[in-house]
Amino acid sequence: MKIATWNVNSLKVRLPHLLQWLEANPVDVLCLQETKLTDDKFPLAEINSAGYQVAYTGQKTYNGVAILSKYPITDVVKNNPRFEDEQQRIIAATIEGVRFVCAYIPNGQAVDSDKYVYKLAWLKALHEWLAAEMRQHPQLALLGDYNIAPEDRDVHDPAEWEGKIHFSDKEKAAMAALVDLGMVDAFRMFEQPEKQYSWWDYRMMAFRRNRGLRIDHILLSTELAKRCTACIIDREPRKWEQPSDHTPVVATLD
DNA sequence: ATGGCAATAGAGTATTGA
Repeated sequence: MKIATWNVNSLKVRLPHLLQWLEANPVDVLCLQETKLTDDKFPLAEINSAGYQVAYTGQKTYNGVAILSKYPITDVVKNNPRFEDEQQRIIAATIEGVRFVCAYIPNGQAVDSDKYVYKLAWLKALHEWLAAEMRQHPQLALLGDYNIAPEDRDVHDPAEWEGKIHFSDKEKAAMAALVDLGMVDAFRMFEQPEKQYSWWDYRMMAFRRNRGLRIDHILLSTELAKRCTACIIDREPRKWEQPSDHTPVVATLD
């Protein structure tokens, strides 16, 4: 079983990219973030035609998440039941006995801003909810855009980013707390090439210069991690015309 | 230190992202 996550930065604009990528990478489950579409505008027919069932929750302009699957999707939950939130950032579902949580973790904008406070509160509530979810579902995967680079090696220039948004101590601690629930960063289970990132700024030729961050992650419960045999970042779609600024992360499960 | 790029809403320019 192959599972993946991709922040598409507008599913309206990126639908052709998504369909092209799925044709070359027919993963079993794909979590999307930043669909930026209300549910009535979701391209259901196109995704069904590509061979996928899908659960989604969106809103106008911002946020929006979806889970595509080749297998039946059950027990869909939209948003964190423990966190009152207008913003559509979480969708969870059970597929083939695995609990999938697709998350678009808040950006945070700048350290100590209101949005940063919201991000940390949001992460705390996620932690509390996931603790309960993991007790119910030993095989759980948390896939998404975390907007956090956990380690120095996940940042093109750690000195430049030190203490900045996506790389502040409190954000790293919040992600470490998720790991402490009993999860593993699938990407770091395996030997990887150096300087692997999942996001590059559109400006300053950041992609060409590989000035990126690894902020999109797949965390697997220890039980599920036992089944994981590979995890890669696929940079290819970042090279296409009019790309998302993020690129997919893919994990293989036995 | 600042802005640069992209998407959206909506009709010039502001907001947000990371």
